[in-house]
Amino acid sequence: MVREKIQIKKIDNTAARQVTFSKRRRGLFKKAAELSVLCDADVALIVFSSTGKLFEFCNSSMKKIIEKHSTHSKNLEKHDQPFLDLNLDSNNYASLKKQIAEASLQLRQMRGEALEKLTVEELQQLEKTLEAGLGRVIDRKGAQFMQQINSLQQKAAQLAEENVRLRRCVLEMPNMGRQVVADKDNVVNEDGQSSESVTNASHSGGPQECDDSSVTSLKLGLPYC
Amino acid sequence: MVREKIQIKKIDNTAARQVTFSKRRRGLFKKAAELSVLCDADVALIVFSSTGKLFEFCNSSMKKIIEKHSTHSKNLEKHDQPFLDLNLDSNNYASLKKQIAEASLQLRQMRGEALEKLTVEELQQLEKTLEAGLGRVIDRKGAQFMQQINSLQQKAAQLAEENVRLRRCVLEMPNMGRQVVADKDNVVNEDGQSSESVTNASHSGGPQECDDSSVTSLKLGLPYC
DNA sequence: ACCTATTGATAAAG
DNA sequence: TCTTTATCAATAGGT
Repeated sequence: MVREKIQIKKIDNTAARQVTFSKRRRGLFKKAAELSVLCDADVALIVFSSTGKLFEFCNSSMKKIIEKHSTHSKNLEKHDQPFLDLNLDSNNYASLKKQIAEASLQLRQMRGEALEKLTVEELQQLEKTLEAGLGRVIDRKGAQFMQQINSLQQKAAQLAEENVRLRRCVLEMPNMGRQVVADKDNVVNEDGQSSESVTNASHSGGPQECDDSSVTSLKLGLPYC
Repeated sequence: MVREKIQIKKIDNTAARQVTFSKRRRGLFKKAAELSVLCDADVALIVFSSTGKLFEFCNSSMKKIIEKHSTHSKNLEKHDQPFLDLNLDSNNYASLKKQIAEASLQLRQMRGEALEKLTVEELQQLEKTLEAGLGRVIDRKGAQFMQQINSLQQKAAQLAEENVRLRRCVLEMPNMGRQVVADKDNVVNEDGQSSESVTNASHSGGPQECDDSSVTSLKLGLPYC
């Protein structure tokens, strides 16, 4: 919408995505507030960032609007079987909620929120935990990178090997009255497509064997062997 | 915002209000959708027109987001009236278990476990989150330390002040035929304990007043005033 | 619903 | 995060 128009798809760059999130979130909340005032509408807006942080707006009471919404949509939905579950044991239900509350608190604390009530000792422990986790995440990321690099190197080696074989084929090929350029990036086949897409297609199907001497291969821009 | 700038207050004219509602509602929903896509955020938007008509947008499941929202806000709120919530099918047993599973997984991943299924991008995100959390924890710890240091310094200052007063008492004391050493660290009282522990004990009970002239205080190694 | 002048939102860069 | 700037998008008022 500005210096450069953007496509509406997930922003790859993490930093840029967070910047955009901040800006657009503010804009969205402003618009929501304006709508509720201008048009006397009930508006509830809940946003969770990709990091799990909650942002919300409501011109009245969030609870009220959510209840109103539930009432509306419940008319269309079935009641799953909430009462069955609840009657089985509400103790279990309560304990589940407790577990969720606890887990949420832990998550928030690991994200650096709600630290006020922690003692120095607890903060030390949390720090250790975070450092350990961070270390493992970094290790894992490094391993992933190495793996990707290795597989790319392998692929490159394979391609290089095939390249050698293809060049050899080209050199040994009898002159067919057709100019074959050694640098295959510059080869253009008859239907006008660049050779790149064709080359990729053949690679994705595995190394091209040199005993493929059909006319088709010539038409696809592959050297005749 | 256009031909003429408008004030953000309820539009009196009913027809104009409805027109504006339609236009702005569309714009708002579009922005909400864009935010969810661009920034990979979870967005839920509920709008009731002044005539009571419901409009809603959610990039995933409205139910899921409302549950997530409830979970978050419950951590800060009291458990108001859990049974009211139980009547909402949004909080059923199965979904709670799902939430717990999700929170547990997140916690494990933040501790550096169960990273195998994460993509490099997700690992990067996790790393950022951990770094941010760690930074906040360290900041908080530092603040706590500073606070403790400050209070200790205050305490030390108080003690030093009292010390001065005590020394003055000692110097002004008439000679009782007993040697009183100025450096009280070297004072040993009759039962062989170092004076330090006694001094601490008296300090923990508040500043020792100079008008304490009992024999007991002498026996405890305190200077007679 | 459509038009369009004008304000508002915001992507990129600092 | 905040500011600035250059553009694009949203929309108020009119038809």
